[in-house]
Amino acid sequence: MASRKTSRIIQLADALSGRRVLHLRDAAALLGVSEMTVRRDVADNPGQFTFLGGHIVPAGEMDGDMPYELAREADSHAAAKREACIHAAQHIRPDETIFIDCGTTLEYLVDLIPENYSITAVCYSLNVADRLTRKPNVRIVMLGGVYHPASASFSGNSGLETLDSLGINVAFLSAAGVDPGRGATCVHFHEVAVKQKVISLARESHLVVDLSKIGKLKPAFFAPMNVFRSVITEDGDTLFPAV
Amino acid sequence: MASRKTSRIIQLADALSGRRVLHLRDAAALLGVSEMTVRRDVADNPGQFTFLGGHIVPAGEMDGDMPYELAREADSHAAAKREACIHAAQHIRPDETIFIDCGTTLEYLVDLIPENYSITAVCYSLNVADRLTRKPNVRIVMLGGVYHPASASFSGNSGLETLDSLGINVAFLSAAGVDPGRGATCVHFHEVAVKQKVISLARESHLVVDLSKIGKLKPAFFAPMNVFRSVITEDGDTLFPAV
DNA sequence: CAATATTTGTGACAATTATCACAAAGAGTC
DNA sequence: GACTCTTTGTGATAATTGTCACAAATATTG
Repeated sequence: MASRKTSRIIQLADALSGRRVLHLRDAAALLGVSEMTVRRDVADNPGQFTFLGGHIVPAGEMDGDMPYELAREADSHAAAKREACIHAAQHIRPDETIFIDCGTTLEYLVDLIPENYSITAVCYSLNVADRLTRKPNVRIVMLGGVYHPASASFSGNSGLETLDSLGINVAFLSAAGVDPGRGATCVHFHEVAVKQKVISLARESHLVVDLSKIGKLKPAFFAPMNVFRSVITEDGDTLFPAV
Repeated sequence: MASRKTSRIIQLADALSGRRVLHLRDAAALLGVSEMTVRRDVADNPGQFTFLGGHIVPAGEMDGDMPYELAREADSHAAAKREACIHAAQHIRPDETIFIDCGTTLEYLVDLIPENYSITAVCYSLNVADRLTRKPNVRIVMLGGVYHPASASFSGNSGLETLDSLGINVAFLSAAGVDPGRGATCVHFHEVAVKQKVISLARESHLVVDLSKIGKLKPAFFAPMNVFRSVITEDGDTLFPAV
């Protein structure tokens, strides 16, 4: 049952497990088949390999492995998001516990955590968690649950219960839409429970969005504006009257 | 002294810190210069960037990505591990729920889940979860908790409690040592609670290890051999008498 | 301000990679 | 063996990427 094709895939993965990339030419030579066949093998296993230039790379080197929604949005407003996070990072203090919402925006915040700060970061999405692992002094707490590909995040009761045992100093929330009257909204309903519970538990919550989100209304409402200590955009903090 | 050139290099590095690759076209647009200039910038900083196909990639991120321990072990016995997983994959049946332990070994099992199988996979490590996201028909359940860099996994009470609400058909366990008399052991104590609870809940448990693990004894004991339906190595399944 | 160096953009061309259609080879069935 | 179906290889062609020389623009210096 191990067809010739599967055995080649295994050989490929094997060869690639050491190296970072493998040129099509070498792969063909290694497997003793034509380059065309290798192309087809790779194309048939988009979960495992991708092409980059003339090279085969493990899927994941490209952004092709990111959930579609995230990957698409990744570029747009990247500069604005980064700017917003630079301002948001001012609210991170050493030895405290912060919550980092899902989405692409707050990925930049992770990069901006000072290397020498020993903090605890609570998150519930894969992309944020992944980035946090590059910060040696950050203790990471992950809220588990069922995976939602669209936002690369998890949700479930146990994740919510975990929150009860945490003391969160500062929560950084993201949103897909900010309507001045209605408040903050997102696209995926499963995020709502997490966001709301975090807001209710955290000592202070900040909404971090780029200006393109202002004025938009998305399906899932999760908070009125007055629960946030500030709304942080690329233009800086907009303070709200304390509640 | 911050020449225009250096400032572009910084911007480039910045943009690349998010994505893994950046297409020349996008880089040029982002920096507001011609593609030729970007080419020269990249060529002048061989320590920082490389070209791969039409894309810019960070130069030497061979191991900076994975937790050190995992990265180092990743190569050794890779072929054996993959072989073992090929045998293990025989125990995956459609529409069932499986548990996948942490470590590098079982990453290969993820790749071997048939694309058309709708299964639920329970895991508690980042590397396994990451790989699972490439399987569109797999529902992923993540056990959360505090992150342990050495094994890229999470542990905590809430994760254990999540297990109570799950029905696991087949559990695939990994181990760092298998002593015929003493049983299965691992390196990190925090894994023990998860492994033990999974074994007690799953309908059948299999231990998947390459032969190099046999005869070794590691600090954290988690199960005697007779709890496993089989021990799966690159040589195939070794059945145990049902308990 | 000129004179000189450095940086940048452009277009032409070479090299490489991607895609496709179709033929050849092999595997499985009766 | 004759039939089908699948897999693989080949060559032509399109699209993309890489390289280079040279002109234009910008910075630097005295």
